[in-house]
Amino acid sequence: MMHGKGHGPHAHCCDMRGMLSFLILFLLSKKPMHGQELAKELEKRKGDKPSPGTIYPALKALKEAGLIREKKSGKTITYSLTEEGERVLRFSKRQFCRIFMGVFPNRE
Amino acid sequence: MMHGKGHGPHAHCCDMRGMLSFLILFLLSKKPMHGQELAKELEKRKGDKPSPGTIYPALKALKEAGLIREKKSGKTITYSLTEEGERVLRFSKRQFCRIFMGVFPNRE
DNA sequence: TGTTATATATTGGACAACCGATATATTTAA
DNA sequence: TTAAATATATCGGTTGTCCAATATATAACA
Repeated sequence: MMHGKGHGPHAHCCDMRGMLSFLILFLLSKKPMHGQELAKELEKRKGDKPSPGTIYPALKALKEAGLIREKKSGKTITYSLTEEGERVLRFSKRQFCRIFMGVFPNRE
Repeated sequence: MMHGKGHGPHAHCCDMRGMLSFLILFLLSKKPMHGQELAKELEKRKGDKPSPGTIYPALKALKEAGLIREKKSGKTITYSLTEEGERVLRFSKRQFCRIFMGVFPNRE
Protein backbone atom coordinates (compact mmCIF):
# COMPACT_ATOMS: atom_id res chain seq x y z
CA MET A 1 0.00 0.00 0.00
CA MET A 2 1.03 3.59 0.11
CA HIS A 3 1.54 5.43 -3.09
CA GLY A 4 0.85 9.03 -2.17
CA LYS A 5 3.89 10.02 -0.13
CA GLY A 6 7.39 8.77 -0.06
CA HIS A 7 7.19 6.37 2.85
CA GLY A 8 6.39 2.71 2.99
CA PRO A 9 8.14 -0.24 1.45
CA HIS A 10 8.25 -0.87 -2.28
CA ALA A 11 6.57 1.10 -4.98
CA HIS A 12 4.31 -0.59 -7.46
CA CYS A 13 5.01 2.39 -9.59
CA CYS A 14 6.00 5.88 -10.17
CA ASP A 15 8.55 6.35 -7.81
CA MET A 16 11.30 6.17 -10.41
CA ARG A 17 12.14 2.84 -8.85
CA GLY A 18 8.87 1.16 -9.72
CA MET A 19 8.97 1.58 -13.47
CA LEU A 20 9.43 -2.09 -14.36
CA SER A 21 6.56 -3.09 -12.10
CA PHE A 22 4.46 -0.36 -13.63
CA LEU A 23 5.24 -1.51 -17.15
CA ILE A 24 4.49 -5.13 -16.29
CA LEU A 25 1.17 -4.09 -14.76
CA PHE A 26 0.36 -2.14 -17.91
CA LEU A 27 1.23 -5.01 -20.25
CA LEU A 28 -0.74 -7.55 -18.23
CA SER A 29 -3.76 -5.24 -18.24
CA LYS A 30 -3.84 -5.39 -22.02
CA LYS A 31 -3.57 -9.16 -22.09
CA PRO A 32 -2.93 -11.78 -19.39
CA MET A 33 0.37 -13.50 -20.13
CA HIS A 34 2.84 -15.93 -18.72
CA GLY A 35 6.42 -14.97 -17.86
CA GLN A 36 8.02 -15.78 -21.19
CA GLU A 37 5.38 -13.97 -23.22
CA LEU A 38 5.95 -10.97 -21.00
CA ALA A 39 9.70 -11.22 -21.49
CA LYS A 40 9.24 -11.26 -25.28
CA GLU A 41 6.96 -8.24 -25.18
CA LEU A 42 9.56 -6.40 -23.09
CA GLU A 43 12.22 -7.43 -25.59
CA LYS A 44 10.18 -5.92 -28.43
CA ARG A 45 9.97 -2.63 -26.57
CA LYS A 46 13.38 -2.38 -24.93
CA GLY A 47 15.54 -4.09 -27.48
CA ASP A 48 16.83 -6.87 -25.29
CA LYS A 49 15.20 -9.58 -23.28
CA PRO A 50 15.19 -9.28 -19.50
CA SER A 51 16.84 -12.19 -17.76
CA PRO A 52 14.85 -14.51 -15.47
CA GLY A 53 16.54 -12.81 -12.52
CA THR A 54 14.79 -9.60 -13.50
CA ILE A 55 11.36 -10.74 -14.45
CA TYR A 56 10.46 -13.39 -11.90
CA PRO A 57 11.36 -11.43 -8.78
CA ALA A 58 9.29 -8.54 -10.17
CA LEU A 59 6.31 -10.82 -10.74
CA LYS A 60 6.74 -12.28 -7.27
CA ALA A 61 6.71 -8.83 -5.68
CA LEU A 62 3.59 -7.83 -7.62
CA LYS A 63 1.85 -11.00 -6.52
CA GLU A 64 2.85 -10.50 -2.89
CA ALA A 65 1.52 -6.95 -3.09
CA GLY A 66 -1.81 -8.37 -4.25
CA LEU A 67 -1.69 -6.63 -7.64
CA ILE A 68 -1.58 -9.72 -9.86
CA ARG A 69 -2.83 -13.30 -9.56
CA GLU A 70 -1.48 -16.56 -10.99
CA LYS A 71 -3.19 -19.34 -12.88
CA LYS A 72 -1.02 -22.39 -13.28
CA SER A 73 -1.48 -24.72 -16.22
CA GLY A 74 1.15 -27.34 -16.92
CA LYS A 75 4.54 -25.67 -16.94
CA THR A 76 3.25 -22.16 -17.54
CA ILE A 77 1.72 -19.65 -15.15
CA THR A 78 -0.60 -17.03 -16.56
CA TYR A 79 -0.62 -13.71 -14.74
CA SER A 80 -3.50 -11.26 -14.68
CA LEU A 81 -4.42 -8.16 -12.69
CA THR A 82 -6.48 -8.28 -9.51
CA GLU A 83 -9.07 -5.59 -8.78
CA GLU A 84 -6.46 -3.85 -6.65
CA GLY A 85 -4.01 -4.14 -9.53
CA GLU A 86 -6.45 -2.42 -11.89
CA ARG A 87 -7.01 0.32 -9.36
CA VAL A 88 -3.30 0.86 -8.80
CA LEU A 89 -2.64 0.87 -12.54
CA ARG A 90 -5.23 3.60 -13.12
CA PHE A 91 -3.59 5.72 -10.46
CA SER A 92 -0.10 4.99 -11.77
CA LYS A 93 -0.95 5.88 -15.35
CA ARG A 94 -2.19 9.31 -14.33
CA GLN A 95 0.97 9.78 -12.29
CA PHE A 96 3.15 8.60 -15.15
CA CYS A 97 1.55 11.02 -17.59
CA ARG A 98 2.04 13.92 -15.21
CA ILE A 99 5.68 13.06 -14.58
CA PHE A 100 6.66 12.58 -18.20
CA MET A 101 4.44 15.26 -19.69
CA GLY A 102 6.10 16.68 -22.76
CA VAL A 103 8.43 13.78 -23.44
CA PHE A 104 6.11 12.10 -25.90
CA PRO A 105 6.13 14.13 -29.09
CA ASN A 106 2.32 14.01 -29.49
CA ARG A 107 0.14 16.73 -28.06
CA GLU A 108 1.57 19.17 -25.50
CA MET B 1 29.34 5.75 -23.60
CA MET B 2 27.32 2.59 -23.80
CA HIS B 3 23.62 2.70 -24.22
CA GLY B 4 22.88 -0.12 -26.60
CA LYS B 5 23.43 -3.27 -24.60
CA GLY B 6 23.21 -4.09 -20.99
CA HIS B 7 26.86 -3.82 -20.05
CA GLY B 8 28.89 -0.94 -18.76
CA PRO B 9 28.43 1.11 -15.64
CA HIS B 10 25.47 3.44 -15.13
CA ALA B 11 22.72 4.17 -17.56
CA HIS B 12 22.00 7.74 -18.49
CA CYS B 13 18.60 6.46 -19.40
CA CYS B 14 16.19 3.86 -20.43
CA ASP B 15 17.33 1.04 -18.71
CA MET B 16 14.59 1.22 -16.10
CA ARG B 17 17.34 2.26 -13.73
CA GLY B 18 18.14 5.51 -15.51
CA MET B 19 14.75 7.15 -15.41
CA LEU B 20 15.64 9.97 -13.04
CA SER B 21 18.73 10.85 -15.05
CA PHE B 22 16.65 10.76 -18.20
CA LEU B 23 14.02 13.06 -16.73
CA ILE B 24 16.65 15.48 -15.47
CA LEU B 25 18.27 15.54 -18.89
CA PHE B 26 14.90 16.23 -20.49
CA LEU B 27 14.06 19.05 -18.09
CA LEU B 28 17.45 20.71 -18.49
CA SER B 29 17.10 20.54 -22.27
CA LYS B 30 13.99 22.68 -22.06
CA LYS B 31 15.64 25.22 -19.79
CA PRO B 32 19.01 25.33 -18.01
CA MET B 33 18.38 25.36 -14.27
CA HIS B 34 20.12 25.11 -10.96
CA GLY B 35 19.51 22.28 -8.50
CA GLN B 36 16.70 23.85 -6.53
CA GLU B 37 14.77 24.93 -9.61
CA LEU B 38 15.07 21.37 -10.87
CA ALA B 39 13.84 20.02 -7.54
CA LYS B 40 10.79 22.29 -7.71
CA GLU B 41 10.00 21.19 -11.26
CA LEU B 42 10.25 17.57 -10.16
CA GLU B 43 7.95 18.35 -7.24
CA LYS B 44 5.36 19.78 -9.62
CA ARG B 45 5.41 16.61 -11.65
CA LYS B 46 5.83 13.91 -9.04
CA GLY B 47 3.95 15.42 -6.13
CA ASP B 48 6.82 15.58 -3.68
CA LYS B 49 10.20 17.17 -3.71
CA PRO B 50 13.25 14.98 -4.07
CA SER B 51 15.68 15.30 -1.19
CA PRO B 52 19.20 16.68 -1.73
CA GLY B 53 20.47 13.14 -1.35
CA THR B 54 18.60 12.22 -4.50
CA ILE B 55 19.16 15.17 -6.73
CA TYR B 56 22.78 16.12 -6.22
CA PRO B 57 24.30 12.68 -6.67
CA ALA B 58 22.27 12.36 -9.89
CA LEU B 59 23.60 15.69 -11.17
CA LYS B 60 27.12 14.68 -10.22
CA ALA B 61 26.85 11.42 -12.15
CA LEU B 62 25.50 13.22 -15.23
CA LYS B 63 28.34 15.69 -15.05
CA GLU B 64 30.94 12.93 -14.67
CA ALA B 65 29.41 11.19 -17.67
CA GLY B 66 29.92 14.39 -19.66
CA LEU B 67 26.21 14.89 -20.33
CA ILE B 68 25.76 18.17 -18.48
CA ARG B 69 28.01 21.13 -17.64
CA GLU B 70 28.02 23.52 -14.68
CA LYS B 71 28.16 27.28 -14.55
CA LYS B 72 28.73 28.58 -11.05
CA SER B 73 27.47 32.00 -10.04
CA GLY B 74 27.50 32.88 -6.35
CA LYS B 75 25.88 30.12 -4.38
CA THR B 76 23.99 28.63 -7.31
CA ILE B 77 25.18 26.36 -10.10
CA THR B 78 23.32 26.37 -13.37
CA TYR B 79 23.29 23.10 -15.29
CA SER B 80 22.89 22.72 -19.02
CA LEU B 81 23.34 19.94 -21.57
CA THR B 82 26.57 19.32 -23.41
CA GLU B 83 26.56 18.27 -27.06
CA GLU B 84 26.91 14.69 -25.89
CA GLY B 85 24.01 15.25 -23.51
CA GLU B 86 21.79 16.46 -26.37
CA ARG B 87 22.78 13.47 -28.42
CA VAL B 88 22.08 11.01 -25.63
CA LEU B 89 18.75 12.67 -24.89
CA ARG B 90 17.62 12.30 -28.49
CA PHE B 91 18.46 8.63 -28.39
CA SER B 92 16.83 8.17 -25.00
CA LYS B 93 13.61 9.87 -26.00
CA ARG B 94 13.14 7.51 -28.92
CA GLN B 95 13.85 4.59 -26.62
CA PHE B 96 11.45 5.90 -24.01
CA CYS B 97 8.65 6.28 -26.53
CA ARG B 98 9.13 2.76 -27.80
CA ILE B 99 9.17 1.29 -24.31
CA PHE B 100 6.10 3.09 -23.02
CA MET B 101 4.13 3.07 -26.25
CA GLY B 102 0.44 2.93 -25.46
CA VAL B 103 0.66 4.21 -21.90
CA PHE B 104 -0.03 7.80 -22.85
CA PRO B 105 -3.71 8.04 -23.78
CA ASN B 106 -3.01 10.09 -26.94
CA ARG B 107 -2.14 8.41 -30.15
CA GLU B 108 0.25 5.58 -29.71
C1' DT C 1 13.32 -44.63 -21.65
C1' DG C 2 16.50 -40.86 -21.74
C1' DT C 3 17.43 -36.33 -24.07
C1' DT C 4 16.37 -31.87 -25.07
C1' DA C 5 13.75 -27.79 -24.82
C1' DT C 6 10.78 -24.66 -22.28
C1' DA C 7 8.97 -22.17 -18.09
C1' DT C 8 9.71 -20.97 -13.69
C1' DA C 9 12.66 -19.74 -9.69
C1' DT C 10 16.67 -18.35 -6.73
C1' DT C 11 21.33 -16.50 -5.64
C1' DG C 12 25.03 -13.08 -5.63
C1' DG C 13 26.72 -8.95 -7.02
C1' DA C 14 26.37 -4.32 -9.12
C1' DC C 15 24.28 0.08 -9.73
C1' DA C 16 20.32 3.61 -9.57
C1' DA C 17 16.92 5.95 -6.85
C1' DC C 18 15.35 7.17 -2.76
C1' DC C 19 15.27 9.52 2.29
C1' DG C 20 16.94 11.68 6.50
C1' DA C 21 20.65 13.69 8.62
C1' DT C 22 24.52 16.32 8.48
C1' DA C 23 27.96 19.59 6.64
C1' DT C 24 29.73 23.59 4.10
C1' DA C 25 29.55 27.87 1.39
C1' DT C 26 27.30 32.06 0.13
C1' DT C 27 23.81 35.57 0.46
C1' DT C 28 20.62 38.25 2.91
C1' DA C 29 18.73 40.11 7.05
C1' DA C 30 19.13 41.90 11.75
C1' DT D 1 29.37 41.36 12.63
C1' DT D 2 26.33 37.96 13.84
C1' DA D 3 22.30 35.30 12.57
C1' DA D 4 19.22 33.16 9.44
C1' DA D 5 18.16 31.51 5.03
C1' DT D 6 19.50 29.33 0.68
C1' DA D 7 22.21 26.18 -2.44
C1' DT D 8 25.16 22.64 -2.78
C1' DA D 9 27.24 18.27 -1.14
C1' DT D 10 28.06 13.84 1.30
C1' DC D 11 26.98 9.65 4.28
C1' DG D 12 24.44 5.44 5.64
C1' DG D 13 20.86 2.51 4.77
C1' DT D 14 16.83 0.53 2.04
C1' DT D 15 14.53 -0.90 -2.06
C1' DG D 16 14.14 -1.78 -7.10
C1' DT D 17 16.30 -3.09 -11.39
C1' DC D 18 19.51 -5.70 -13.72
C1' DC D 19 22.60 -9.84 -15.33
C1' DA D 20 24.89 -14.29 -15.29
C1' DA D 21 24.76 -18.54 -13.36
C1' DT D 22 22.41 -22.20 -11.48
C1' DA D 23 18.48 -25.22 -10.30
C1' DT D 24 14.02 -27.53 -10.86
C1' DA D 25 9.75 -28.99 -13.04
C1' DT D 26 7.06 -30.06 -16.99
C1' DA D 27 6.51 -31.04 -21.91
C1' DA D 28 8.05 -32.76 -26.38
C1' DC D 29 11.00 -35.66 -28.80
C1' DA D 30 14.22 -39.49 -29.80
